[in-house]
Amino acid sequence: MIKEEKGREPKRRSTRQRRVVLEVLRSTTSHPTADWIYEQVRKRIPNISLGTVYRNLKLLRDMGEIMELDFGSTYSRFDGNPNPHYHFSCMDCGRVMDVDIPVATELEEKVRCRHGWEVFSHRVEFYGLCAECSRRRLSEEEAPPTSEGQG
Amino acid sequence: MIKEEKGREPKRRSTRQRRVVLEVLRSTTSHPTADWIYEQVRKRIPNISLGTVYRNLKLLRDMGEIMELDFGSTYSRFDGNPNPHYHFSCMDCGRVMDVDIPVATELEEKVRCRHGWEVFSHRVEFYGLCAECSRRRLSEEEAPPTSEGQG
DNA sequence: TTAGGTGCAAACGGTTTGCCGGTCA
DNA sequence: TGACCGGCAAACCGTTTGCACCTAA
Repeated sequence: MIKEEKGREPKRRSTRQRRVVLEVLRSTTSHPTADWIYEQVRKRIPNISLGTVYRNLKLLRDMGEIMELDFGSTYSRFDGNPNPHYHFSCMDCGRVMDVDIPVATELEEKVRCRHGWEVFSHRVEFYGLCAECSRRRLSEEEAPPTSEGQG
Repeated sequence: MIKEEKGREPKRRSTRQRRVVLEVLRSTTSHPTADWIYEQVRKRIPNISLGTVYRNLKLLRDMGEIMELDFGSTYSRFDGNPNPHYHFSCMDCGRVMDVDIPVATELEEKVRCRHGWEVFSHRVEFYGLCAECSRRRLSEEEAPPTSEGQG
């Protein structure tokens, strides 16, 4: 879900911990886990805690400095349709819907040509606003829901 | 990772629990969580346990009857490159690598036209074998690693 | 008859969070 | 000085698993 930015973000300080987390992540082309990053950072800041690494990773992600590769939530969703198709995830209401456009198998061929990897399948997720949420946003712009935090 | 199918799968029984889990999932176009499925199934089998729902979901997924929408593992990976790009995940060694093909923004336009949703971004993951693992597989075919379970 | 499945509850494990003392601006 | 941040450890919570009993084939 999109987080409503009512109370604007606090000013971010530059701390050693945050800097090193970012440097570690920028210095590799692998896509490491939080735990691996923690181990690397510890070589330079031995007493850093795992919680701090997590906090800074989330922060850096929110600041647009890095990308998190997950599925947006901690739990799985299941789909009764086992045939290849794409999904759309509404960033407001969180619903996941099937996308009715043809599967772009030519992308797999492109990857094969470019990198020489065997590609068996691919997956695509789109992110945005569904019709209902898009409409609701517009109507809320005309008549703001509350006056809090609008100063 | 691909699971090596050494000891072949056991014969699957048809149980009421498994049947109802599948029916519930087939009867909706939403993409429910295990917990939601559990609640629905409980309306028909009140004393079914959550563990059984999970076991059957994994089983049905392995049987190709349903799809699981997760990121393949329980933990996040992080990417020091915040610019839009695709990823390739090797099903053997588990490494995640950047894909160097152009981002297909025209897909977002297709979704917009087809469904009328606002699309802000999309994500693509490819699955297959990287060059090293692909090569290793071939050499193992010529000279099988062990003789266990080959009968 | 028996391999496979279920219910139950405890364990697992990646991630988050509350508390309090430390630090950057 | 005070908002922000870090270390620590406990809590969280979706998921997995061990065990004893049950059941489809």
